[in-house]
Amino acid sequence: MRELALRHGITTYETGKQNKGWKGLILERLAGLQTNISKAPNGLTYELKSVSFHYVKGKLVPKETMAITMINSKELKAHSFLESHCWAKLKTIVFCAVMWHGKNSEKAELLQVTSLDFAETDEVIKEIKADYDFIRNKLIKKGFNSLTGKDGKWIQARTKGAGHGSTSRAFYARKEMVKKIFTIAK
DNA sequence: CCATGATCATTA
DNA sequence: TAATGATCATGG
Repeated sequence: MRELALRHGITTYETGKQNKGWKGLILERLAGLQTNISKAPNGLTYELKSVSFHYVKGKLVPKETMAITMINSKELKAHSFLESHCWAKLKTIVFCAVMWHGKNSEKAELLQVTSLDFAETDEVIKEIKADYDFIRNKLIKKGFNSLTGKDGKWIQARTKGAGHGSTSRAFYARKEMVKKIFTIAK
């Protein structure tokens, strides 16, 4: 993937600083997309995400949670799960499993690519919706600042700020959620 | 500056 | 290792 990064003019850690999002940007290029910062699905009809995998007890498992989309408190209150960006992105997602080779890694092997179309009636979706509703209710009753990464079984509302004093929040998919997705797609 | 890409750091 | 919170590079 290093080669592809160079060929597409995407910096990895060349400048001495690591671009944490380079793998994701590469994937978007390969899919024929432009890098963009839209909150809507970044493809015409789908959302591309990459997830790092590593070995735990000899098995390949998701290394970390995966960011889904930003949370806008105003929109979260106004929209139900089925109307949310979260669902819009999730239902047409394309997952790319990438091997994790340590921080500032110069390597990145594409392990697996899988696309998945969730149905509104899927059991997992119902549980995810329950999580979304839980988080939404908490926002309404206790406020934006009461949301934490502890909330939710499949998805969580973690902090995700620009890192300069300001903090916002975003929906994240827990590791179990990621595993589940690959299980379903397989 | 902030949103989006996702990883890094800290603690237990 | 797992979980949660904080941070960084990039581009508009």
